[in-house]
Amino acid sequence: MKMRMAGNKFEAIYTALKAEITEGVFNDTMLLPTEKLLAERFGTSRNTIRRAIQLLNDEGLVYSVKGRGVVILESTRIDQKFFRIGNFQGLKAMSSAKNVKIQTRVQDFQELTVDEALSSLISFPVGERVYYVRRVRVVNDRAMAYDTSYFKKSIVRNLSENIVKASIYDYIEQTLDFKIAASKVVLEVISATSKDFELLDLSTNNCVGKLVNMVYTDMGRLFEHTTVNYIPNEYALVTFEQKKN
Amino acid sequence: MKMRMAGNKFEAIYTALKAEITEGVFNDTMLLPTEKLLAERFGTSRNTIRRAIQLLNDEGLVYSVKGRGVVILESTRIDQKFFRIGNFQGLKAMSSAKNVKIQTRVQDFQELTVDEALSSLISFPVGERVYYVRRVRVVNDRAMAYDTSYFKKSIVRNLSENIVKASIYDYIEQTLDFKIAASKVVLEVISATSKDFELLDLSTNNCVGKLVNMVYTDMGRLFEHTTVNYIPNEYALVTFEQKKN
DNA sequence: GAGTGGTCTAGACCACGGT
DNA sequence: CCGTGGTCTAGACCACTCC
Repeated sequence: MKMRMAGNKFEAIYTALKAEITEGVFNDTMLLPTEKLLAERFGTSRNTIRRAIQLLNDEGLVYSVKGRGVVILESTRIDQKFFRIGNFQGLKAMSSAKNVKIQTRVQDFQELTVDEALSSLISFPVGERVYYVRRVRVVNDRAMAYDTSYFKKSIVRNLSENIVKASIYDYIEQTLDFKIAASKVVLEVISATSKDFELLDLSTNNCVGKLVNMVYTDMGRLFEHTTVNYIPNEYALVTFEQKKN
Repeated sequence: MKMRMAGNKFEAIYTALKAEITEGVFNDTMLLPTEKLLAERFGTSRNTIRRAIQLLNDEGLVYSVKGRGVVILESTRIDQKFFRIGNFQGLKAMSSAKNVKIQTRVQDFQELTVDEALSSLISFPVGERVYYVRRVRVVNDRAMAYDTSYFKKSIVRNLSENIVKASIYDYIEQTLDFKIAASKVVLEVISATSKDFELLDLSTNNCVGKLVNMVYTDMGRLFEHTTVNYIPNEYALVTFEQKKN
């Protein structure tokens, strides 16, 4: 029985082990086989096995204890239910359900120069020319979120309202010559402003979630600062943390 | 010049490189030296260098591009400002400021059995005996958050209100014979309930942040399910994400 | 003391970027 | 094309858990 997954051995091993964990193959001990045994079974070195286990660990399925073994964590409901952040596609990935109608309304689009006040908000240098875009996200006819975005003109050249209406990310990856590498995300709960009441279907709620997303090119340049304000009760974020010692 | 940091080489190298990055040593190219050069400089193998770079990467300081090198990401304000989640101490780590007076009021404490409804909320099996604890967190005389916690009695034996008033985690790590290994965290914004209005100083806000924390022992057993409801405008969470390809 | 995962080495080949 | 980071190997020693 040959398996082929990605070209990488450690990913194939990760996939195989994950399947066996969810099938309950190791339920008697709640421990993975030892790294040595797995190395023999998959015909690889121990380091490659360790990389596969690292992936399981990142996902919160498993936890290694020196001297004992690789412990399988009891599963919970959230393992299936929620999305993980790490999308570079904005809201699309947030509403992972089926049968949703998503519309984007470009509410504002202009070019401006970063001043002191704006610089302190978005970490772009004073004097930088930027495109400013405001987009409202409507899901099943309900205004769920709006984005307030700033793009550096020196990197995202010749942005237009038509491009914004289609997909900025398609434009970046297809027309421009750079790639999106990474992003930093900050998440808060804040009192709604008059702008929030104006743009969102908040019903009786007077607070919003605020997700700040700073995006980098693969040259290490910060080129986008987007703030997503979204309504309560619709979105969740999941992380997994480990104790160091 | 010998440096000594932690016992691990890769952590020492990580610390050294991080300092040099923030000092601006590599500002001319915004690239780290090649892994080969770093291996020679620190007198280690390339794998050890790669582990150090991985730490920088996890922290959002650096991003590797095959064929080009390790790119240093432009720094932003949030690199200094916010905490990273991953505390196992509840709210203490959330208010990282100085001069804050934190009080904990145990508002409810009892022992009960998990029924169907509770089981679907907290992923504990039906019939499990648990301690139920409600604690209100008061920071500078303001009710900022409250915890609703369930602990498995089979693991956290003989919990008492006195222990809860002191520190459950000290009790676990000092008196009981197990360690805390990892936790899964879910974060949402939700409409406030009457309980929220009763317990929190929400002022005019009618929503709360909700942080669900599921905590595991080093045997892989889920033993605690805690929900923290907290007021808007006071807390933030930071993550860092990378594009795979 | 036996066995586990954690760290580390010194090589090798591959895929990709820049020239 | 050369140099880069990405993957992988086959060893070694250490720190820890468990009996």
